[in-house]
Amino acid sequence: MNKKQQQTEQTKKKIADAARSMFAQKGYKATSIEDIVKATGCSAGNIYYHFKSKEGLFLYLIEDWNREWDQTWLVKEKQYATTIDKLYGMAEYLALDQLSHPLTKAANEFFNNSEKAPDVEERIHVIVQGYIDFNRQLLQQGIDNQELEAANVSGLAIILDSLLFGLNQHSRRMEREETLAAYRLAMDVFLHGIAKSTR
Amino acid sequence: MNKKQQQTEQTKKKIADAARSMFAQKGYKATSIEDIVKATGCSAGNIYYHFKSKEGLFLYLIEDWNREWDQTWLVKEKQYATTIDKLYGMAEYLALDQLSHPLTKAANEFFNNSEKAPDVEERIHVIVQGYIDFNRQLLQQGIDNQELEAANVSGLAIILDSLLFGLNQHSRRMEREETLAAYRLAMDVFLHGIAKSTR
DNA sequence: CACAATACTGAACATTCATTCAGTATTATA
DNA sequence: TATAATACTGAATGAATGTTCAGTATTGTG
Repeated sequence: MNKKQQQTEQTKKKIADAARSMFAQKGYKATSIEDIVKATGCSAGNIYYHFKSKEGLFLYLIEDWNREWDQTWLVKEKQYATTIDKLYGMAEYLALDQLSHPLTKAANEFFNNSEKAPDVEERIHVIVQGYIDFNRQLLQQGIDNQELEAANVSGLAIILDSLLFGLNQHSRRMEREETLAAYRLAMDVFLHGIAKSTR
Repeated sequence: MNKKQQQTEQTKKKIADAARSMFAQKGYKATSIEDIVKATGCSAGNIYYHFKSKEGLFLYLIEDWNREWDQTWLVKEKQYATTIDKLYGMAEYLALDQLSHPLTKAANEFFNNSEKAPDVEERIHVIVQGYIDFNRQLLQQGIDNQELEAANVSGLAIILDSLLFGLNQHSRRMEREETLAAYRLAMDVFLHGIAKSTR
């Protein structure tokens, strides 16, 4: 690898790391390019040399995070025998992961602001759709092997995403054990419901 | 009542209505005073004559909305015989409501954003806790009258809020019928789960 | 070495936006 | 009617900030 390429990679990482940390601390809007300039020691222009925009930088961080999740899950998935175990495993992972990734706070703020350029909306849509597809595949698997009721899989995938997304909001005000318990309970409910007389 | 008092009341309502609509549509930060000026036809100065600040205006709307929700629900609740019916009724109401629930999104954004004065933080926290308490009471009722499994009510109240909050995120990209179906399905799952073999 | 490509600088630009305030219009009061 | 109180205007302010760009430094290449 070139010294140039090496330099670029290093700088990009430096900016990404600082930005991630700032976004996590202060949120998306409250983090200015100036903040990242101060944190990295490199110029504003340099940030724009490596990333198209503030939005682009943030999306890069989210997508990077997702890539990491995919990789981790690919390994983690193998240790679970059933789909139900996988669901609990996923819930546990998300509960613990989110504790170390307060970036979700900024992500939520970012996703909730509506005035985005069409290409940004598109990237967000792809990201969200990725979560849904992931859920759908997992649920379909559970239906195929008779663990789950055959049902509206697409709808359930959205329900599951909603549940996890919403829970993430609340978990930010929870301790580790409380968060874990909440995620477990969420999966209990998702799987068995709360009504007294079952079908 | 005075013509002055009448005028004040009318203007305040006009500003509040426009602001509520804008905040619900665009979110808190993305809505500017200028937007409200355009929507109402009155001046920026006038908005500041009637409301202390943008923050103050927003908090006024949230608290106003809570009062209204309490009132509406008090009436609406009576038409449902069982707790389960109430849950479906609430889900339907939230699915169809075009204004109040989107405001929760703005409220969430508002709460998550950069540092607020302690009194503002406190006011928002009370509001969020109010939603949880509402859920808890509803669920406790269902447990008391044998409709729901006796369980960790506080935890379930958070699960329910998570589910509804997360679903609201998705419903932004849905049509009316799709939204209704999603909320109904969410309640189905919340009540009965998706696992094949029930307890 | 010469020239091109890449990496980077940082001041300047352009825009957004909450808030203020001096001043005007309208209404109440005595 | 005179004056005080209230309702309102809208331009100005000032601060924050994403983005650009002309220019410089460093590295690759032939």
